[in-house]
Amino acid sequence: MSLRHGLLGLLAEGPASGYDLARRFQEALGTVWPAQHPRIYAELSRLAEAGLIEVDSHGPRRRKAYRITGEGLAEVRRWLAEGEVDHTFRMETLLRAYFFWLMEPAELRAHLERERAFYAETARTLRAYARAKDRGEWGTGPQVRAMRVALEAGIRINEALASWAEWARETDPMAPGSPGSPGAAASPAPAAAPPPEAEG
Amino acid sequence: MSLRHGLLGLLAEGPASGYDLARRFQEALGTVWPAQHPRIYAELSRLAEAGLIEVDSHGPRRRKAYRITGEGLAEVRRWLAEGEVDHTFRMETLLRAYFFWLMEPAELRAHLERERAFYAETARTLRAYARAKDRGEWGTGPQVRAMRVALEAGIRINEALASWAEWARETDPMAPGSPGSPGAAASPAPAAAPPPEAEG
DNA sequence: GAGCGCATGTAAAGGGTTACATGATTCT
DNA sequence: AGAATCATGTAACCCTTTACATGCGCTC
Repeated sequence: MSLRHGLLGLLAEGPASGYDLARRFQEALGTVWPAQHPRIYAELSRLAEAGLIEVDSHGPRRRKAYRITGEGLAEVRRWLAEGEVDHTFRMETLLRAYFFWLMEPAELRAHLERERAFYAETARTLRAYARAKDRGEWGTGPQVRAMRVALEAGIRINEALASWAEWARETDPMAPGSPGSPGAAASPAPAAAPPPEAEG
Repeated sequence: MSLRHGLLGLLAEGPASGYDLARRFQEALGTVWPAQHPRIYAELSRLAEAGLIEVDSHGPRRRKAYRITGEGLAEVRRWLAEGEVDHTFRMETLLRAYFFWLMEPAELRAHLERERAFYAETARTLRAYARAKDRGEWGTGPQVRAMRVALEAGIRINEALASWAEWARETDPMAPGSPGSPGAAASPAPAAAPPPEAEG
């Protein structure tokens, strides 16, 4: 679980309210770490209870800003230093790829083209952001430079996936005529290996 | 939620027990879609109840193999065709990158080197698998070709991340001397923007 | 017959999403 | 005055993980 540390990390930049944090999670970390406001408010309560953050100020519309404590800052730093990184990356795109053999070739080609377009466009958008940061439009502080590094990872992953989708479409791995491919729209065949002997 | 469809997809290849599916989820889909056996058994019960799968056979040690039904096969295909792909990729590596500015430069360099090594090694392993498949060591059926395509995505993502980690380490974005970097082990400073007025 | 690996589950606790609810302030 | 937006939360449901529990079959 890293929402806890994500919140601490954002609060290390300065005080913020649950609403602020929800917005920043959505904008900055939306694709790598989605978080909805109910979870965020709940987690903030827990963090406050644990003394890792504390109420900084009360604002206009019951706004309540939190501030990270020394303990909290130590905890993020401990988390970052400790090093045990979870390397799983949950990606539906990749899960689906395992089941491409169940798709009609035409459908698959269309799907891969949509995927390619999506990742290429995302990479393009991120690259524009990166260039803006490189021009110093967002300042040159350490946070901005860290974000630039994160951005670079996003760019490279999206580019990799775009080029993968293109490669897959060109390779046409499930093309009709290839051995074992589902005959073009002909039979919605059972597809299973050992044919069932009898029902029940 | 795609565990449901993941199970249906695997069962489309042929009958399997919960135990088999847990093992295959771990081995084939472990990094992209982790799933533990309790969830798998629970989901199999639900799928059976919904008529998407049914008991195929009973084996030695209370083993219970399931088989996909026509309805189940239609459901996976519907899922694959429908197209609404969730493009979020939860990656701790990327989340951490946003907080690199909180790390000591030396620590960060060490971290990036560990990450680089990990992704490079993973890519290497996957590439070896891919070559084996290309030599036809696992057959040439549609499932194998689909897996080859998925494998290619894994290779490209891991290569992208390895090259990113190397780039980041060489760029040395949080190097001492750069404006605003945490002075080498000097002050465990508050780091926050607006300094708190008073305690409590 | 001891131990290992196969095989299936339950229980508890926590994480995450969606829907619902509400109040306060600003803008038009 | 009405609408939009800021802001915080509760409730219900589902997903996920970890720990616990148990029994069968094979191998040594």
